[in-house]
This record gives sequence, C-alpha cells and structure tokens, in this order.
Amino acid sequence: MQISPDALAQVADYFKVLSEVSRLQVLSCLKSGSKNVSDIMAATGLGQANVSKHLKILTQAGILSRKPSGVSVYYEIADPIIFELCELACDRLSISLEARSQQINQLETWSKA
Amino acid sequence: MQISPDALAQVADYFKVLSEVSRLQVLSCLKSGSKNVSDIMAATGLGQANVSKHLKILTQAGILSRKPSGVSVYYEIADPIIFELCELACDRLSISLEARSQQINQLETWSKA
DNA sequence: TGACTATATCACTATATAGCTATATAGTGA
DNA sequence: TCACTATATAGCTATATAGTGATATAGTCA
Repeated sequence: MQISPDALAQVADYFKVLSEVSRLQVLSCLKSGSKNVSDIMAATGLGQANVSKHLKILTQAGILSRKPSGVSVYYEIADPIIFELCELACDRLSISLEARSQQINQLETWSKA
Repeated sequence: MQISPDALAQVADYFKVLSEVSRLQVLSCLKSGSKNVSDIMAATGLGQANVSKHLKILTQAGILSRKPSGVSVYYEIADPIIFELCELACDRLSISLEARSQQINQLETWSKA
C-alpha cells in the first residue's frame, strides 16, 4: 500500500463533508451567490440550529467563506471545485443509471422472446 | 432550490461510499490491479468480515467489479473516475494546506517584525 | 441602558455504521 | 462423501452525528 491511512483519512473527511443531503442542499442554494443564514433556512427548509451546524462544518472544510454583515452572517462558496466534484459524481451516477436501464431493457426483450 | 433533495441524496450516497478510510485503502491497493480478498486483507490489514463488507458496498456503488475465480473472488476498479475525484479532493486539500502554511508564515514574519 | 433580532452553541435523542466474533456458504481435492 | 480453504453473512457493541429545543452571544435601534 503506497498511501498512508493518515493521508487517506484527510480525503475521507473531505468526502464525508459532501456526503450529507442537507449540506449539499446548502451548497446547491449557494451556487447562485452569497446568502445569509435566514435565506439558507428558507431555501432549504432546515432548522436554524441545524443550518448553523452544517455551515460551520462546510466553512471549516474550506468550502464556504463566512462574512458577517451587521446582524446577519453571509456565506458563499469559497471553493468552486466542489461543483466539479459533484459533476463527476453525477456523471458517474447517470452512467450507472444508464447501464441499469440497459440491463432492464435486456431483461424485457428476453422476457418477450 | 433547483435540485431536489432526492437527486442530491444519490450524490450524497456516492460520496458517503468514498468517505471511509478503510474503503479508500481498498481502492488504493486495487489501483495497481485486480486482487482477491486475501490479498486485500494483507495489503490493508483489515479483518476478513470487514473487508468483505466494504467490498460489497464498493461493488454495489459500481466502483468495483467482482470476478469469482475458483475459490477466490477477484475485485478490480470498475470505474477509474473515482481517482479523478480523489485527485480533485487532494488538490483541494493541498491548496488549503498551502494557504494555512502561508498564514503561518505571515504570522511568523509578523512576530519577527 | 434595554428590547429585539440573527446567529451560534449546548444538551439530548435517535439513527447509522465500522469493526468484531461466530457462523454459513461455496469451491476444491482426497 | 468428508475435510479444507476462501468468502459472505448474521448478530452484536461502540461510536459518530443529524436533527431538535433551549439557551447564549452579538449586533442594532429605541
């Protein structure tokens, strides 16, 4: 094994941040631009404490940046690379979906034969 | 919010598969080519039942392919895209590490001033 | 100052899962 | 057939964490 588990742990932690639906919702709604916590709550439907927790996790991972402005705090995407990551994952998912549907088609033609 | 939580859930699940050190170890040791379960156990140091469980998860995610051969079962990378994903994540990590070290440098020069 | 609002944090519960041991299954050779 | 080995699975415990309600903190305006 070439790569140390410690190094892999950092990669794993990074993917773990992206492996929760709520956090992806937050990222998705921030793709169009900076928003404050209340906006994010409204856009995602998540509870306040929950949103705050996820925002902290995303910020600590370097994915979001935090900008207080008066009483509000605005968050925005600090690292657009994540959308490339999501695109790659989506590509992969659509490929496997296609493969699965082809298998189903084969089963169908077989059952009709 | 444009993307449905259901769609994001699939992306999240995909990332979740990649968010465990043991599974990344398995992928890392399979990068050089096909291996059977015993080889993977030896390369990673993981227990047999544990390796088997992780292999199932990776296979179900479409990341590995399973090829029984006699008593053994060989697994190999079915989807090299994952290495692109890992590279992107690594790039991101090295960038943030670099940023952090620059901050430390700034602190050091500041403390020496 | 005090009242109000926005955000963060704490304490808790419920759920998911990594890793383990024991057991089951499947292939191979006697 | 039986014995042996490789892999898979079941059941369990321990741990991590998402979500929630209550509370704390910080900024703003009267």
